[in-house]
Amino acid sequence: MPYPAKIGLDVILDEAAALIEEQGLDALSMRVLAARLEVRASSLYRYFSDREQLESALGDRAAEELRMAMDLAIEGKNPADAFAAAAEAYRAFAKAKPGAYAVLHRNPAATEPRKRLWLTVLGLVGRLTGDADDTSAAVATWSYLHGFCTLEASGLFGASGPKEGFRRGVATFANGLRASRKDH
Amino acid sequence: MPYPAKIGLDVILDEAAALIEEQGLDALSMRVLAARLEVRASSLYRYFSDREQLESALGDRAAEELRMAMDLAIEGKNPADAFAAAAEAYRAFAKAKPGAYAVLHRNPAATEPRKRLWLTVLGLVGRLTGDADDTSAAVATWSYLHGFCTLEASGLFGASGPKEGFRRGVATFANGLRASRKDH
DNA sequence: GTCTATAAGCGGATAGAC
DNA sequence: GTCTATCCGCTTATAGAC
Repeated sequence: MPYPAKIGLDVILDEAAALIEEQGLDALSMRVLAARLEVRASSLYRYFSDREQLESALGDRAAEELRMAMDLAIEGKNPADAFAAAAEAYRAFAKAKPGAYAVLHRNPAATEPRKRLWLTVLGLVGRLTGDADDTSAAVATWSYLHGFCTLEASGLFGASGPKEGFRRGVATFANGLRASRKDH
Repeated sequence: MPYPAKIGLDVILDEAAALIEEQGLDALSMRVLAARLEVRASSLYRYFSDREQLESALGDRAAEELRMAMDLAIEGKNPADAFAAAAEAYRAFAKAKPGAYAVLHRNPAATEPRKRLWLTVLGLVGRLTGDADDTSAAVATWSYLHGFCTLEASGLFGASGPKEGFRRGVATFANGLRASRKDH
């Protein structure tokens, strides 16, 4: 066998995921990725027809990871505690895996993993507002979490850092959303 | 005069600003910019030592524009109305000038225009909470606005759009911050 | 101050041999 | 399935002529 299979979908994605955490998403190229796999760049095209497909797969994977982290944090908690815990889990993921977090937002395609992630946010918010399909509240919550994590990652908060800004915003949001319940 | 001056700092920045609005920030290159100015790329280096300096200048300009738009929206309003109006102005700027909004966040350097923009946000929030230097509240507010605008620009809200998510978040924030006043 | 010419590098992607 | 070889595009940036 002159040319046995050295790589596969999972191995490629594992290595790509490691690469973007170590070097940043911009450092991802077919050449560099192939080098890390000890393979020629052209070999990768047997598994992904182009770079975009590779990135999309990476994004789906990141969406699954983030959703699982949030679901784990939520488990067994009351609505208010679940909201705060999920928010912390979201921020922790963005901080621990900036590459995965970035690639997750690269492609706007509504793939299954991304839809499931959205449903988690929707459910989280719904338990707080009493409206299981409260799109506007979920949009606002997601915006807040995403904005904070983006600014934190890009260093735009400056040397002084965000201080207690994260918890402040989460608490403000949680209180405000709970207050918008129609029942009680 | 075989080589009269054809360009200058302002002309270059004007053209660069137009370019990033028309083609996106990624389309900005010394070559393309020079071509639009009917000049060779090397000529640009007489005015900007490198691309980063050009981008930084563009970012400062964008920060000034955004700050002015917010200040104008705030003028003569009470704290609550000013907060809502400034938020709308922020979103409007990000929508109308996505290129400027993007380049503003490219460089984390705390230049004067960026500091002034931050002070505007800090003042806006301070009038609501009663604490003139409420960093955590300003961080949270900025995060929300930035997150929403980023998600909106990248198309991640999907076909259904953000619905009334923007106003919902602004109102939730404004109420929550006002409720955190120590006086009254 | 703008020009030509060029260095030196990066990237995505493909054809065809083995 | 991986390889070699290659095409073709792009970028920032500099040296030196005019």
